[in-house]
Amino acid sequence: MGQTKTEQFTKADIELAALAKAMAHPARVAILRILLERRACICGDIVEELPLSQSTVSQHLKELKEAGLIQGDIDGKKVCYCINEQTWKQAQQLLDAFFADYTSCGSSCC
Amino acid sequence: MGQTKTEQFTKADIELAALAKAMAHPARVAILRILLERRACICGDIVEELPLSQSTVSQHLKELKEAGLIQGDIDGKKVCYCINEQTWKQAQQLLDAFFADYTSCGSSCC
DNA sequence: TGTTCTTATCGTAATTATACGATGATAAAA
DNA sequence: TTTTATCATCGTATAATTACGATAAGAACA
Repeated sequence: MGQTKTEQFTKADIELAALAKAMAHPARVAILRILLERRACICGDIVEELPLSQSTVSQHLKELKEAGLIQGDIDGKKVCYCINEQTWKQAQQLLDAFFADYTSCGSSCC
Repeated sequence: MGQTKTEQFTKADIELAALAKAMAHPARVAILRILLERRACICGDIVEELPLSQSTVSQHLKELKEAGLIQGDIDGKKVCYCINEQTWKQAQQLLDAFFADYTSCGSSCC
């Protein structure tokens, strides 16, 4: 997207933005939800759950993997995806801390 | 980004993705953090805190406003920004519920 | 009224994202 | 070995994002 000035921001802000970016597409949210619901690894029939081609889904999986939210391990000729527990909990904490930082400014406000 | 197939997904997934998208840029995270830290409305000198031009910051503010995360009210010739309490808490709940849905798949996993 | 200050919007260029089909790569089955 | 199945990657077209300067819009002040 045009020039990017990412390096000019705080490490924390960049990290949070990267996490948000990984979740910034309905397909990726849907993938995460599928993996959450099945509570186990699921081999590639994620493609059949989504209205996208195999190559497109593979790209989304790659982005989620690069963000660390999921992991994929080879199992024969299939690939086993699941939520990456550690990163997931880190992300949870990160977001939780960010949103919890809010305190109402009450009536002295807009 | 090329074709978009947003309408083919669940309402919940689209909503969460939209929220994530609003936070998917360091500048917007930084803006939110500024508004959080000051614990009050802040009239427009957000621009001076960021390494971006006034027009670019205004664009980011617009996106955050459209996502509902912030609100801006006119105060004389300045504009007063602050976190939108209601939407903020909704977003918090949405994310919290999503991330809390995880249960470890233990050793029967990848 | 005219000027100044503040913010939003317009127009535009560069870069990234999204999506698909086609092709590779690898492992299991025939 | 050949075939089949599964998944990743490449190449490419289209659309969205990001960023900026320039300009418009509005309120406050002279």
